[in-house]
Amino acid sequence: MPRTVDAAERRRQIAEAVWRVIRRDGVPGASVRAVAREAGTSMGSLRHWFATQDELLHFAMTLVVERARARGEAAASAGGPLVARLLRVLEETLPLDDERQAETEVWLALTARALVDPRLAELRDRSAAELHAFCGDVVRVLTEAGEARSGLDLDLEAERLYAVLDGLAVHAVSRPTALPADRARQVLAAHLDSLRDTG
Amino acid sequence: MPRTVDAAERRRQIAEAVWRVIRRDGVPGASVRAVAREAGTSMGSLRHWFATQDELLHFAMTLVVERARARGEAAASAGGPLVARLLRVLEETLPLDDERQAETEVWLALTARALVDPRLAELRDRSAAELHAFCGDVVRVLTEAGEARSGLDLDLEAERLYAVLDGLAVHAVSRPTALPADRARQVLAAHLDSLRDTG
DNA sequence: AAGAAAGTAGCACAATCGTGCTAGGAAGGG
DNA sequence: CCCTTCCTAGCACGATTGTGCTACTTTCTT
Repeated sequence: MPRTVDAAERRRQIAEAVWRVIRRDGVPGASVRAVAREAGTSMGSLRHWFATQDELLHFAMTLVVERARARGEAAASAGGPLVARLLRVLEETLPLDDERQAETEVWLALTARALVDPRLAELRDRSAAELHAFCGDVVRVLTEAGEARSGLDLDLEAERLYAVLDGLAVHAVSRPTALPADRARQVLAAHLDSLRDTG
Repeated sequence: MPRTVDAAERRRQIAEAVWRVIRRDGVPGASVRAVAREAGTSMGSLRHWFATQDELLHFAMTLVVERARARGEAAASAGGPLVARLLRVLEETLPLDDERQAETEVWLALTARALVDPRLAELRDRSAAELHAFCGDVVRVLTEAGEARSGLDLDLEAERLYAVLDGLAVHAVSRPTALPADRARQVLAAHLDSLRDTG
């Protein structure tokens, strides 16, 4: 057996180079050559790990989704009161620090591109469905725990919460001055609170 | 004086060709040649009206914003009860029919591109500030008309309404099956209703 | 009729793109 | 030692890009 590198790790490093390029120059700037340069490697080597550019972009977005999910699961299994814990999970999708801001920027760029790229669209649909379902879980859990107003339309509230979440993400990432991180967190918390007993 | 065409009309026609291309092939597909072909004209003629590609994209987005604003103003000056009228204005930013869906797709694509294009960013900021301000107006007007709950945090509610609005727009345009037009309208109406007396 | 102005057409050029391809280097098993 | 295999490197090709530029057509004024 010849020299072997950690394939998953190598692909992850390259995907992070993709993020840096996308943040700096947008998706159109993420050419094979630019990514190779950013990753400190050659075109040939890059093509050894990703056969095509589509595969590269697809993997970069997959990693964004997986990271957000991992953070969400970590927050979900942490301690604390129920409502606060749910809030923490939801907050993991907001651009509240540099890392999450980078991910949200990439997410937005690739969501736009997914409008015309079926492969990205499929990935976006899967992750969107997941987050949407989780919003439904939040509303349901709050209701069952007696933490929510009675008479809520569960499906509608899930949809509304999901809209608030992505709306805040878009605004916070595209106009961080108009909507600073703390403010976004505050609005999300207020929304959850509005589902509770005292209207 | 030689032959003269309506310059504004000509530029508008070309901008609409840009939209059609963007909807079909995304912003990356909106090359000068593709737009010229779609507009049924030549590269040279196109360049007579728009010196650079940036100018072309910028104008195409300007037109999206102006159209939405025009529809909003029309809805605002229409008749009917106050709350219903405000709802109609807000609905003008949702992809509720083909025309508005096209505009929302272009809006999303260009919002993403604005992350790395300062000229588009400036335009996006102006229109975002306008819509944000209008959300503030809605909350304020509802309050002054006695149609809103007392004790509302006006700034926060403006932010939340604005988030619901763009969140619904993003979801309706990127996953129309998961969030059909009527459902988006329903959620928005429910949100406005939640600001009213009976929590 | 003639000329000037406005619009149209599209070639030419350099740059950049994604990817097919071959060759060199590195490292562990025999 | 050598040889197999993984990885890296980067040239080459055809296609496409934005834009500079010139030539042609059309139409109104004088």
